[in-house]
Amino acid sequence: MKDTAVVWLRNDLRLLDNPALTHAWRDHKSVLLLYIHDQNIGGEFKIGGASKWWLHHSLFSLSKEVNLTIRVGKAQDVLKDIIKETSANAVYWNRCYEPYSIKRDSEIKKSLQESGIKCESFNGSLLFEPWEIKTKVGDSYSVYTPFWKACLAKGIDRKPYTKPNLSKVITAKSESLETLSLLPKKPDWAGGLRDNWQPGEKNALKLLDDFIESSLNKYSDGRNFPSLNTTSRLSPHLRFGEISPLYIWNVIHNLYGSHKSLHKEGEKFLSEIGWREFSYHLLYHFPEMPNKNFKSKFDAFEWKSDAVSLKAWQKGMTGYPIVDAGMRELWHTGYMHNRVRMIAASFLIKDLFIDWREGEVWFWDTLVDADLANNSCSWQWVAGSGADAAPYFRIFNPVLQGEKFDPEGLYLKQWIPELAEVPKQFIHQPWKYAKKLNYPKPIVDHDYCRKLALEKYKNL
DNA sequence: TGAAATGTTGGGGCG
DNA sequence: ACGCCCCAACATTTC
Repeated sequence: MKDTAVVWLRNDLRLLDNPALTHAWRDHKSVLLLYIHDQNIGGEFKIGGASKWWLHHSLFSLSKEVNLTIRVGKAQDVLKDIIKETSANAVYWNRCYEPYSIKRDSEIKKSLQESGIKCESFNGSLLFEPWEIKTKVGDSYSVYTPFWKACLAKGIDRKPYTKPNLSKVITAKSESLETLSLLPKKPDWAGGLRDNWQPGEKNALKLLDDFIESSLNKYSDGRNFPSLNTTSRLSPHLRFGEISPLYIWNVIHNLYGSHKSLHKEGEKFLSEIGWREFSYHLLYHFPEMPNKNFKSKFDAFEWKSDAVSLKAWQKGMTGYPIVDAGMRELWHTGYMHNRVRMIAASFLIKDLFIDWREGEVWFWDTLVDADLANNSCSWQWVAGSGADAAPYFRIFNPVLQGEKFDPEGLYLKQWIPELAEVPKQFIHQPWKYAKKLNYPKPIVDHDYCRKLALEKYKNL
């Protein structure tokens, strides 16, 4: 008798520590790995341009390792077709947590089970399920520190799954990757992405090793300096599930035995994974996070509709070097250093008074690591409207932040060639430099905007 | 995971 | 030697 499980791959494009794949492989005679490209899923947050580029290469990379079946269409319909074609009797997947994914998956699970197909879902993307972590009185957390403490106290019992033997893998008729049209053509703007990234599971694992080898011991301080390559840059790999948080957790913990001195730095690094967990926790318990202020009193805030300033921000032409360098890094590479993300986001919200959702949408389209939970929670954090958010009076001064975290202007000069000749003392405020530059004057006055922002926020 | 405004302290110049 | 003032450096408060 046939005994085939379909493993429906989504944000888990890997073979190592893939719970759905491992369980399907243990429980069934043959396994089909399916990727479904549904152009209509996501509502107002359909996969963005930079992420599409990554997805293409991630799928390509995976297809070199294992026979992948690729289909286009609505997941419900595609699964029905595949089950019919292969006589599969089971469907396995790792859970997604976006509200629209949860809705889709629970409908599919119900309908599959009604038609007698075994259907099982697993946790492949998080260390802790959002519903598992609760306060003493049974609520979800809305403050990071107690949340992460509760996670650490709960602990993790599972070890990563090894990569299964792939001899059981079967295929069905598959679309070619090209038919998904994920890569930009006319114009091909992905040159900067190609120069900076190597998607795929193997590269993710290597990146983690390299990070541990060269940067983990100076992570706590180094992570704040955008000109240093001290962050892991694993975010897009995590976004597509090319590496699992559980695997990272184990690798880091395994270091502690032989490298006691890395304990502090390792915990700091894992606490950043903790922020990712926290974002998923918040999104799960407040599914409107991407569109609505978590704190509803912010609904009264009067945002400016200012297409010119928005454009200047997007293109890195605000006249504030640290903001512009970040925005140009984003446009060119699909990524921005975390410190600079906070500065650039604060500038959009508290200097230009543009709705955080405008920034969210721009990041969504341009980031290779665009992740609904991280992106929406982080924007709300900066806006002050989120859970455990930055207080309204915490306003980043782009000059001071630049002087503090890029004192030599190395990061600036990497992205703003117009500032090449500007001496160090003026690099973060080039408008004070005597010579005329081919670089914009500040589009707003930060000191004035800061006072105005305090006024506006206070009146909420 | 902020920065400005305000307060405090103590060393040194100076009559 | 003393008191006074200035102000840099640091601490605390406020937004």
